[in-house]
Amino acid sequence: MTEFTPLGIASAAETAAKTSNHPTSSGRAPRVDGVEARARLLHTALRLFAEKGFANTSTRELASTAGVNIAAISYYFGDKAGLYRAAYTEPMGNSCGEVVVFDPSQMTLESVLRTMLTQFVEPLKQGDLVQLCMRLHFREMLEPTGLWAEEIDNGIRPAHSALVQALCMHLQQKGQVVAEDDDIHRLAFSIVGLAIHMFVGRDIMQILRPQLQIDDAAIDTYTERLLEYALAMVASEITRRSNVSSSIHQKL
Amino acid sequence: MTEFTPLGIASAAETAAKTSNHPTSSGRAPRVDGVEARARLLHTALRLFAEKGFANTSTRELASTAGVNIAAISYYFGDKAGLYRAAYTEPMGNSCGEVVVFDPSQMTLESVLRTMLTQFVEPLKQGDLVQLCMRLHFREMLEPTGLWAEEIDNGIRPAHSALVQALCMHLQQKGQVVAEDDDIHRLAFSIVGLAIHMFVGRDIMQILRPQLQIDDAAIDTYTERLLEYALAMVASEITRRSNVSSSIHQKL
DNA sequence: CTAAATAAATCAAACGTTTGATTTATGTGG
DNA sequence: CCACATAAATCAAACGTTTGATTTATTTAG
Repeated sequence: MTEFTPLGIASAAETAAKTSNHPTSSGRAPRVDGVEARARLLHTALRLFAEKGFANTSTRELASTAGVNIAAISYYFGDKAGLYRAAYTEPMGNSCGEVVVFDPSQMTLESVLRTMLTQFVEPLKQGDLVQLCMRLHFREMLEPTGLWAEEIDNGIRPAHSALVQALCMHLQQKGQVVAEDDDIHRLAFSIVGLAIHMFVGRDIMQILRPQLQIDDAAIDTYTERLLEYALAMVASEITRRSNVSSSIHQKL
Repeated sequence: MTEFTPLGIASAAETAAKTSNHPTSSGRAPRVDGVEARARLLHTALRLFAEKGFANTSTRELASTAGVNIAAISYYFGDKAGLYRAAYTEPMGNSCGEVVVFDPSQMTLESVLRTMLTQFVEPLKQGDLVQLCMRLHFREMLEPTGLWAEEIDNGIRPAHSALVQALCMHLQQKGQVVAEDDDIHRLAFSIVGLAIHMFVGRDIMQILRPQLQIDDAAIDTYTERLLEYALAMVASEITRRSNVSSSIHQKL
């Protein structure tokens, strides 16, 4: 952490290699108490890193909270940054970020949007674990360490492209499919922004109107409203485009 | 930082007192190079804290980057937390968070929403300084230190209430003003969420569609679209309410 | 001349990491 | 089936560094 590299993940490759190699390097199978300790450490890391950030979480606190020795960190994950990377990347913690890409041509716009919004909001209804995972990902947005960049390419970009494609398909005028442009991208970003704000503005809602996210039913209702908002936004964009196009025709 | 208090701002009151008292405590006027050093330190703190967070920014780096001695921090601000508090709170840095509360009864819904969205998005068009300020505020959302709680009460709550009030006023059916309910609050949150997402999703947009925020004109166009989206959402909510109410009448 | 301001030196505490020794579980040859 | 050998895992202690804060001495402006 001497330079501006926010975390010591500049050496991500070798850290990852170290992580995978140190245990189970030889012919013998890993011990059962070992994988348990590793899992405990990983879960604790997810929680503490999400709650207090990377720099504010000490390795000693991580180890003591997890109930393992400090040396277990370097033993299983190379170093603190490796543990962070694991907590961020590994399947258990990664299940929330996965976005199922669907086929827009086979669905109505409403079902596309409903699918997208529902699976986006789903983590809010699950336990603390997935929520901590979301929190950790939000931290990455403020202090990118490279993991965040990967996620954009692997998860966000395809999802955004799918939404843009679906919007293009349903925004066609007079049977003519429209090509993607800035307005469609703005629309896609804004629709996703509706769902994003349920995470970002969560604490504020908790203070100003706590019942809006009090339980699963409330979140379902919220999702329904978001769907209506999204459809209204799309409809608004359709009329705007027809107005613009007609005004152009008028000019000619 | 022994307990869970994320920052050492539990003693905020005495720190603030110390901050204001240490210089200019005696009869003599403060020296000109002193206030310059103080301002440099404050500006540097805003930048570094916003870019790298509180824990990741050391007092030595702050002092050396600002071109002052380390002791200047305790001299002018008591301690590191006091400097953070000053960078977050002081007028120069605070100008961005201020939300002008308007009178909804005198304006159309469109002008209310335009005013709100425009002044919300305004910081995006200003220089780095205001943007760093926004970044610092977003950090507070993830790691509340008390300053954030203050801002909710003093800035966000009244703005949200004003928007809710304006929506109630314009959602009236058959001349009857509606009282605020969950749906109106959801609508208010979602409209604000449109603008919020321009900050939160900024980095992603920069990668997936950079031209959307390339310059002031692009941001103005984006704001116009957001306004149309917001109006469409309001219209959608109006029709939804009329449908619900008519279906109730149908039932009776 | 005096007080404000700077500079350098110093402090204890906390940090991440490494070490070497020890304990425990596992696979295997007898 | 059992003891032995060995890898896997645990552990306390100490490392060197960096942290925030303080002290002391010097310089500078009013």
